[in-house]
Formats: sequence, structure tokens, C-alpha cells
Amino acid sequence: MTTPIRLLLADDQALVRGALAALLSLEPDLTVVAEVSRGDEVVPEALRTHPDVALLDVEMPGLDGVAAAAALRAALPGCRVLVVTTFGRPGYLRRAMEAGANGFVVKDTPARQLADAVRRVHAGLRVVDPTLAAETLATGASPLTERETEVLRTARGGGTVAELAATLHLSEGTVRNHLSSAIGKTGARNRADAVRLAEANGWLLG
Amino acid sequence: MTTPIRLLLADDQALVRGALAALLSLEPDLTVVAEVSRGDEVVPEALRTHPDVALLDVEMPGLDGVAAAAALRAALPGCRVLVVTTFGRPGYLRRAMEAGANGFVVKDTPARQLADAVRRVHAGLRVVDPTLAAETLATGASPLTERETEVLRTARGGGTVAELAATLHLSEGTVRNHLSSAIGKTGARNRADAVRLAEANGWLLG
DNA sequence: GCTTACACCTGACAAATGTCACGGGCGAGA
DNA sequence: TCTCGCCCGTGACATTTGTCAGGTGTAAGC
Repeated sequence: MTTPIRLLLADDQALVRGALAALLSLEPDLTVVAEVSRGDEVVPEALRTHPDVALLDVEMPGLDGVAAAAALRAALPGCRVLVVTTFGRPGYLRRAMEAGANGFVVKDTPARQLADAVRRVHAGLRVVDPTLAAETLATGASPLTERETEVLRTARGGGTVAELAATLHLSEGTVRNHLSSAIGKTGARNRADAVRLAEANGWLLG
Repeated sequence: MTTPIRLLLADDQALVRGALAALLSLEPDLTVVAEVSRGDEVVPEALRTHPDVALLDVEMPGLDGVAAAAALRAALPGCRVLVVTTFGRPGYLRRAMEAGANGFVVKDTPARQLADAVRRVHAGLRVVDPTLAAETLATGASPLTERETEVLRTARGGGTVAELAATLHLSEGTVRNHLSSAIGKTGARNRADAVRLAEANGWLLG
């Protein structure tokens, strides 16, 4: 073993972040050099500490993990990215890979495998949960157009059509058309149902 | 120091569970004797391993952490319970305390404080996040009746009134009345909004 | 006994929602 | 060029939803 692999951890839950740091620090060839709680702190902290691998959560304030991954790849091309997330949503994996992530691990995986995943990513390999990969291929990309996802995303707050139209600067009829189309495409029966399904598939990311 | 404090960990996310085990094992006076991933495995495993303190997540398959806490207090009165959860929902804290939990910690708290929380709970003290405690007192208990919460819980799936009525064996009018009442009490404008608000307050637990 | 709260139902009503048919404009690709 | 898909809009329509005013029965409290 030469110098240890330098790690950056990004997770909004301090307890989980610290626990992951403890877990990874048990490995002699790994060392945690930075911890952040927000997505928009990833790049500045990485520029300061020059990690070899960054472990990013998807759900974070400021900037979601996928966007942070893209920004990090642009700022430090030599830094590998391993996305570690709670939800194994098919769309998340797809978006993360498109954003340049080198690996994707859900928090359901056994703790022992995390260090190996880090090492593989550092070695230039891709690490993907096989179950999730299959599901992603089965589910496919989002069938929703840009506008439809935007309307659905706004509809998450639970407002009337009039309010949606006002915040989106659209006509009420247009909003209804987009919603109807989204409902049809997702196979939902309701606006609320469509929001639920789209979110479960990871189709509502920024 | 005499014998170390024996811990049981319950969390459905294997990675988080393992990381917490690593974090707590760093403390010389703590030892993790059991790990489970489901709420309904807590009591059997506790009967087998006799932990001093059980760390329970709220969101778990099989049995939620609050119900598991109650069952554990009944089966092993000597075992202290520390609830560790992702969401700082006011209702969760209230329900957990009513179920006999000795402490309540959100996953936003710094990792260093967890071991102290465990020690305090083991010493017979109550550990509660002060911010969350204040919010709980401000929000108060659920204003919803049993039936209203049940209807809201069923409405989470996103079905029509007719379907809700069918699954609940009620008349459509009754369902609508319960929904309307719940919407009024929560200050929501929609059925979907009411579900969202009630869930955010932790009023939809089993 | 009386009151209060809850569960359950009915019927009716206005408002919101979801669907459809129909336009026009715009950019990408055959 | 022509077609196709997406975006945006209109108007109309049936359905669903949320609200209200009633009614019953039942259990708990004064």
C-alpha cells in the first residue's frame, strides 16, 4: 500500500455522515479528509482538500447530489464520484451516471461492501447495484417532457390549478393539459397519484 | 469502567446500521451485541442478546420503531430505548415518549453526541432534542379523530373517493365528510395537501 | 337525565379537476 | 420542404371533489 485513498463525504444528516466516516476510517487504506452537509459545499471543499473519491448523497440542501457530481467532475476531473443514496429510484441512477458518477450504491447494501466499492471506483471501475441497474433498464427514462415534469414538480406543494398557473406564468388550461398528459403517461389516476409515481421513479429531479 | 454497555441497533438501511455500529464501537465502554433490519425482529433478538440500550429507527418494515419500542418495554422492562430517526416530526417524538422511549435523537445531530446520548439513556436520564421538544409542544397532539387519520392514511395511495369507500367499507359520503373535516382541521386546501401536512407532523403513524 | 363528541349515513350544491377537440408557433430531422 | 413533436393556448364537457345542512345511533362525562 502506498498513500491512502483520500475521501470526501457529503450527506446532510450529521449522524450518518459521522458514522460513515467512522466506518471507512477503520480501513487502513482509506482516510476521510473532508465532510460537508450541503451540495453546494462539495466543490469548494474538494478544491481545498483534493480528495481522490467523493461520496455524495442525492438528497441534500443547496444542490442535489447529482448536480454536485456534475459540478465536481467539471472542477476536478481526477476526482472519482460514488453516489450513495437512500432511495433506489431508477431515475436517480440514470441521472447520476449521465452526470459522470463512477458508482452508485444504495444505503441498503451491507456495510462491508462500501469500502470495496470505494476502492473499485478509485481504481477506475464502475460500481452499480445490479438489482437497481436491471430495474433502471426496465423502467427506462422519464417519458415526461420538460414542461410536464416542471408542472408536476410544482404540483407537489398541493395547490390548485390557478396557483400553479400563476407561479408558472401559464394559462390554467395549459396547466391542465400538461397535468392530464402527465397523468396519462405515468398511468396514474390522479394528479396526486402522478406526483407520487413520478417521484418514486426519480423523474422529478432538478 | 465495569462491563461495557450492550447495544442493539435497529435500522432498515444496512449501510447506516453498519456505520453506526462502527461509530459506537469506537467507544471503549460501548459494545454492539445485535443488529436487526426489521421492527418485528427487535423483541426476539433482544430476548436472545439482552442489550442494555436499544437504538431504534422509526421508519422500518414489519413494525415501526415506536411500536417496537412499546413491545420492547413490555418484554424487557430493564432495556432502555433510544429512538434515532431521520425525520424530526413532532408527532413522532410524542408517540415515542408515550410508547415508553427514554430518548429521542434525530439523525441531524452531530455524531459525537450519539455516544453521550446512549450513556445518558443508560444512566436513566431522558434525552430529547430541545429544538424538537419545543416544536412538539407548539404543534400539539393530532387534532384528527381515529377515523379521519385512517381515511387520510388510506388516501395516501392516491385513489378516488369510491376506492377509499370500498377499501374502508364506508359510504362515499362518509369518506368525503371525514376528508373534509381533516382538511379543515389541518388547514389544508386539498386532500393531497392534508395528507402532506398530516404526514409532516407525524400524525399518520399506525 | 342531559350534553357532548364521534361514527355513519343521505342529499344537494358549487367548485375544482380531468378529458377532449381544436387551434398556432417553433425547432429538429427526413 | 414537409412532417413530427413539443409548447402554449381556447372552449366545452362530464366527472370528481369539497362543503353544507340535515339525520341516526352510541359511548362517555357532568
